[in-house]
Amino acid sequence: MAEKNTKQCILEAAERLFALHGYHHTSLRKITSEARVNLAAVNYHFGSKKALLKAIFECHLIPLNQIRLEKIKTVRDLAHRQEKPPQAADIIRAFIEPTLKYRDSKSGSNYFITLVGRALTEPDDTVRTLFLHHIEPLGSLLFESLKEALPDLQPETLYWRLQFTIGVISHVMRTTGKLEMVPDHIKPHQDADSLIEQLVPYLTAGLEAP
Amino acid sequence: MAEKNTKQCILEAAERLFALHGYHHTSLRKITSEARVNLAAVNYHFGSKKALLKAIFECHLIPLNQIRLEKIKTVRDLAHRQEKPPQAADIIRAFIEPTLKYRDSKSGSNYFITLVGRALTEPDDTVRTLFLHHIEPLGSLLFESLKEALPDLQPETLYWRLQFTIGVISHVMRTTGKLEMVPDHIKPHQDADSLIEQLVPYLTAGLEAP
DNA sequence: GACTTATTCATACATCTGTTTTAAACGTTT
DNA sequence: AAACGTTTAAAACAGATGTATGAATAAGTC
Repeated sequence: MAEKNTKQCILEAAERLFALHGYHHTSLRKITSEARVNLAAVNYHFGSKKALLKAIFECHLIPLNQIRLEKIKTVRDLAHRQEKPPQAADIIRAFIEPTLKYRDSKSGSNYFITLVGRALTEPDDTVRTLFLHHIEPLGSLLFESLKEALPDLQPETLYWRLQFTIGVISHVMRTTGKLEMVPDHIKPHQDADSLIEQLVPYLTAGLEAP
Repeated sequence: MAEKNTKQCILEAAERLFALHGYHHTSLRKITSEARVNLAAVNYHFGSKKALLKAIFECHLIPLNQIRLEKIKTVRDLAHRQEKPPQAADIIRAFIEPTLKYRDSKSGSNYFITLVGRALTEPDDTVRTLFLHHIEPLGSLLFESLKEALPDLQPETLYWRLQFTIGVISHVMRTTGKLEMVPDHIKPHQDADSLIEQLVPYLTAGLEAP
C-alpha cells in the first residue's frame, strides 16, 4: 500500500505520528519507517522536517478554515439581514461542526484534527507559530461575531470566554480515542455528532453566563 | 544564589523549564546550567530525569491535592448537613481557587501550576501517567460531588462536561503570561482573583446548561 | 590530627537527532 | 536511445541527549 505515492505516504505517516506523539517527539526515521520509504525521501520531497509540517498544515488547514469562515459569515449575514444579533449557539456550531466532522470527510485526515488540537500545547514555537498564522483571521471573526451576539459582555470578559472556549475545543480535539479518568460503567460516545450535541449547549451556556 | 542548596536549585530550575518548555524539550544540561550546578548532580541527587520529575510532582501535588480535597469535601459536607444538594458553583470554586492561588502561596512554586497544566498534553506517557496517578482521587470526588449537585444530568453528559471543565482549567493553567490572539486594545487581567471571577460563572453555566 | 562519608567536578559513553552526500536503480517522456 | 525526475540504499556528518565513571574536594566524625 505504500508504493503508490511516496510523497503522500510520508504525509499520512507524519500526520499520524505528529498527532499521536507531537512534532518534536516524532523523528524522521519513525516517519519514513512507518511510511516504508527511504529516510532521504523527506528531505528530497519537502526540504526539511519543518517544511513537512508546513505542508501538512497547508494541505488541511486552508480548506478547513475556508469552510469555517464561510459558515460563520453565513450565520452573521443571515442575522444582519434580519436586523437581529446572531445567536451565540449558531456561531459556536458553525465553528465546531466542520472541525469535528473533518475526520470523516472525504478529503479529511483521521489524525489532522488531533494534530491541530496539539498545536497550542507544543513546547516550542515551530508548531504554534505556524498554527497561529493560519488561525488568526478565524479568531478575529469569531471575536467580532460573538461581540455582536453578546453585546452586553465586557470586552475583557468576552476575550476570556473565547479563550475558555478554545480550551474546551482543543482539549476535545486532542483526546481522541484515549479517554482518561472515565468513571466505571460509562462508555461515552465519541463520534462527531454526539460530541457536537454535548459541546454546543455547554459552550453556549458558558458564553451567555450571567 | 545557587550555592545554598544544590538539590533545591535543581528542583526550582527544573520546575521552571519543565513548565515553560515541557518535560521532553528540557534537557538536563539546560537544567543544571540554569541551576548553576554540575550535570551529574541530577543523577546523584535524584537518580534520573524521570525521578526528578517525580520529586517535583510529589513535592507540590500532594499538599495541593490535600487542600483541594478538603475544600471540596467541606462544601459537600456542609450541603449534606443542610440536607440540600451542593451548589456546582461552590464545588468549582473549591477546586480552582487553591489551584490558581497556589502560585502566590508561601510554599507554592511560580511555575508548577503551568507544569500541571501541561501534564495532560505532553507527548509521551511519562508525565501524563505520573499526573493521572496523583489526580485520580480528586477526579472521582469531583465527579461524585457534581453528580449530587446536578442530579438531573445523564452520567455521560456529566462526564463530558467534567472533561470540558478540565479542558478549560488546564488551558488557563498553561497560558500564563504569554497570552495569544489578544484583540488590540484589550489588556486582560491575569491575576488569580480576576481569573477566578471569570472562570466560576463560565464553568458553572456550562455545567448547569439545559 | 586521621578517617569516613557526602558531594562536586570534568569527562566519556552510547544512542538518537536532522541533514547531507554518494551511488546506483527505476519509470516516464522526449 | 537518451534525458529526466524519482526512489532506494548505505553511510556519514555534527550536534544533542540521558547516563555512568572516577578522581577531586568538602563536610562530618572519631
